[in-house]
Amino acid sequence: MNARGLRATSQRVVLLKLLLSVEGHHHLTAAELHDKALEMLPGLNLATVYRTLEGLNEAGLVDRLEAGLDQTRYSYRDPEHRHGHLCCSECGKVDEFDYKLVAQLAQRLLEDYDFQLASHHLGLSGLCKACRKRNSP
Amino acid sequence: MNARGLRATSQRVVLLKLLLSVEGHHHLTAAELHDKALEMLPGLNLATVYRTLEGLNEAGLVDRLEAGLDQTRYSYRDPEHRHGHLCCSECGKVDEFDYKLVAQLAQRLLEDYDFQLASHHLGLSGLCKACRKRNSP
DNA sequence: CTCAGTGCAAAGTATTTGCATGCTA
DNA sequence: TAGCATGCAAATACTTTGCACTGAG
Repeated sequence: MNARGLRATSQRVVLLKLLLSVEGHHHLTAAELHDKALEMLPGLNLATVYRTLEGLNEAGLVDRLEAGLDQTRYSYRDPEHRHGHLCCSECGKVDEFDYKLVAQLAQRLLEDYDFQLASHHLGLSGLCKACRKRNSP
Repeated sequence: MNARGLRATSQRVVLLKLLLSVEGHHHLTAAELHDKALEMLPGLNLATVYRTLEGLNEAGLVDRLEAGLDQTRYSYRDPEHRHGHLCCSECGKVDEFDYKLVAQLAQRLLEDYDFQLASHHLGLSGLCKACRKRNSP
């Protein structure tokens, strides 16, 4: 599969298709992916979803994002569209932000602290616009 | 307790003391805290540790840090010494970095994305100096 | 005396693993 | 056909919760 030594099983194909599909299908949890995939692949096991995502992640096709608070999310990794993640700790929404900011931060941390930021799957948690407004009336 | 409406139970006092104690006692997991506290408070229950830490966190005395990979860590919150956290995804070590960088990033995200970064307990994961060297010989 | 706080045990939740079977290459 | 991948079920790890009892204020 994609010359990465992965077999093109229907499970793998469906999951990758889901992650590739536009609009709102980015940054999904394993459970969400499992739910959606069940429609096209009845009987698909959640354990398989986890294993498949892990494989795709290792193959560099998928990013794994620790969105805080037991919120591990997965998204297709598009080299053309790198970005940081803004994870709302209240509503769970995941927004994206300019990768330049990530790159800048990564460079500073490397220079000043010898720390190599895991710049793919960088997730920052906080409050999104909507939740911020709701909290401060 | 500290005029925050918390009762000064021995459990609470011991845990806070541990978090306050210098050198290497920062950024501990619930289990680590439980282990250490057991020496001074035999019979202390892990569930109590979790409940206590949650209370102290809500009271603003303790920071909860999602250090990635099932690594929730806690530290005393010193307003005089704010800092960001660099969490090594390989060895689990947690280092600190200048809060200015956090503040700058937080401001940019607020201005550009209306996103309010949870700047206390900001944890970034990546590779620490040692693990980075070990990985690229 | 009262109720927040605790210990204990049991339930959750998210994820991983062992094993026999199935399907891709 | 070989062995990677899957389904199933059970195990893990961490954290939370219900309940009766205890102790701080």
